Amino acid sequence: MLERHEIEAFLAVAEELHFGRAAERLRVSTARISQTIRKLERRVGVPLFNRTSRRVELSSVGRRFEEDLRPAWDRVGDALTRAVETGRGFAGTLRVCFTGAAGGQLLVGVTELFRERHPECSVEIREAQMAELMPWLRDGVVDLALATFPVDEPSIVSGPVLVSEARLLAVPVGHRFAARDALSIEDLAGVTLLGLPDTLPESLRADRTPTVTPSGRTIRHGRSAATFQEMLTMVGAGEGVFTVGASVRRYYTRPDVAYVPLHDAPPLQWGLLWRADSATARVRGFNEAARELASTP
Amino acid sequence: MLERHEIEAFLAVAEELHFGRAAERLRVSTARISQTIRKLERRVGVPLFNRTSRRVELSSVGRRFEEDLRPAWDRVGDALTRAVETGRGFAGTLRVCFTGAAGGQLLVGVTELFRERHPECSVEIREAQMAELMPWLRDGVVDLALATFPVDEPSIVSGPVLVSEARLLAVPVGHRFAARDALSIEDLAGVTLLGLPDTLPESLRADRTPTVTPSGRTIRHGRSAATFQEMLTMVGAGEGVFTVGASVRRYYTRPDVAYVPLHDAPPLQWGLLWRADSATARVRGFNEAARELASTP
DNA sequence: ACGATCGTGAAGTCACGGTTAACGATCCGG
DNA sequence: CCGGATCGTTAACCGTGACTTCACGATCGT
Repeated sequence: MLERHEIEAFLAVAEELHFGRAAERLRVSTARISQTIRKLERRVGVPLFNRTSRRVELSSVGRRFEEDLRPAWDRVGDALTRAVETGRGFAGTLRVCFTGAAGGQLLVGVTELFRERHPECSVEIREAQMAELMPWLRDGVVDLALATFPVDEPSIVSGPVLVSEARLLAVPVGHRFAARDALSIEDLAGVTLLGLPDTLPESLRADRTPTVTPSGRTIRHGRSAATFQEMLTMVGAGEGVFTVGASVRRYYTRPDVAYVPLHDAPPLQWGLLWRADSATARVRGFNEAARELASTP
Repeated sequence: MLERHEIEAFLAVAEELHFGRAAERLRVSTARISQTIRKLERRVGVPLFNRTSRRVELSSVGRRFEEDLRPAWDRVGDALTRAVETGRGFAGTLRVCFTGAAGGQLLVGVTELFRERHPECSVEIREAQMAELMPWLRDGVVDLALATFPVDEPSIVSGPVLVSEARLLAVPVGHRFAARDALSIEDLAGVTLLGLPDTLPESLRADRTPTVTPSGRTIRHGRSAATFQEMLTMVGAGEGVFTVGASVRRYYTRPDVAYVPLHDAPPLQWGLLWRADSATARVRGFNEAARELASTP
């Protein structure tokens, strides 16, 4: 029987008529698409695409295969969507998680508003460690996550920005930067930046741990931390520095870490994330509440 | 999106209403079914089955999910079947492989008859090494394989028995058995039996390399060989013995190996194998030719 | 109360879905 | 007609998650 990745590879190539673009859309390498299509063709016994290195077109068998397969596969998707929809009406539980810092605080307000409107839906709020965020979303452990942007992942949707806050640099108290009133991004060229867990999206890691300053000077990278507390401990121990949002000043005051404003850094943006195929009534409702709360301070 | 194994696990449990039987049908462990269903339920957000350790029944969401999913998934299967059918009309190529010994000889006759009837279909015959047999069938490298029975694999179909031949024991020429006129299966208790590649089906390996004699005495097992020639070389080198069909006397005569009849062993049976989802017109036609040739010697 | 049956959870293993890199073919502009 | 650009294919290697095994607790019948 056909594997999901075979079906999606075939349908993507059939639509794009281009291995490279199909690969890009599915977020895999072109080589993988080529291998998958070839295996499929060996099983079917005849080429599904007539192709040179310059042109790709459906063969007659391929065209018929697409006509049969696409609606069938769409219906499989619909079956899941409907199950998720009905399985998650407003009656039930909405599971939301947040990471570190200001997350929890913001959620309290949103949850209050949401509960008021949908008293039949119970809301569970949990803290996720940085490394757990994406796995939890992917595996359905939670329906929504409050996190920092940008998150550019396939099948994960980002809501609007709910909160923007200034960026600070967390440095050891003894560090030469600790006494400064403000720092520039350019100053990062002189320090070691601690890393984020590699389960986090590449887009987010690129934003929080850039490799070069705007003027092109390279930024050194240090070890990665799995949790936010771990990160601060490493900063306190002098292993490196890290950019954080202004709210950590209220929630993570420590004797060994100082927070210095990065005056020319763009603000740190927070918002909700959810699985594209779990955009249920509850999720939409919670988003609505969050948006309103953010727009009417 | 849903993975193939998730879809099949859900549909199997929905039909059997029993994790154990569903697992058995899909040839996986019960634990795997349990894990898969649980993950599915976390994504949907609500149980698909109401279950205790004694009873399993579909929840309302589960019932609806099955109603939507089963026809959709069936249509995916149909799409593949049709592609395979049309991709493999009589016009085209039929790829057949055989393993060792008498295989090739038998196929010559069948192929002649098949070509006579379907001159528009070209036939390619290749030898497969023992270890390659199942992978080739599974991956669609060949459409048909001539091999020894019993082959009890999911999604592989066995045709009727085409040839039966007496079993011989291949032993080193210097071995005490080499001079005997005949041996009994019970004699295997005193020797080391060489093994078959572990890509071959368990059913076949159990038949060719049993672990106990009929009377219950255990049979020692030795190393495994990947090819038939390798097997005979190991026999010649005194590493162990192996049961073969009578036809090897004609095709694999060697100075270092003697073949002694196993008078009380059931005959070795040969027949064709093919993928259940590749039972095309060509495959059926070749089978027909084979059956006729076998029944009218 | 006991054994039998069954689903679940944790821990460990390995096939296979995936990558990277080098390559050969096709087409285009100069 | 050549050099470069684009694209699909292939080989070799790698890490993850689909699997297994094992131990356990729950739920029946007798």
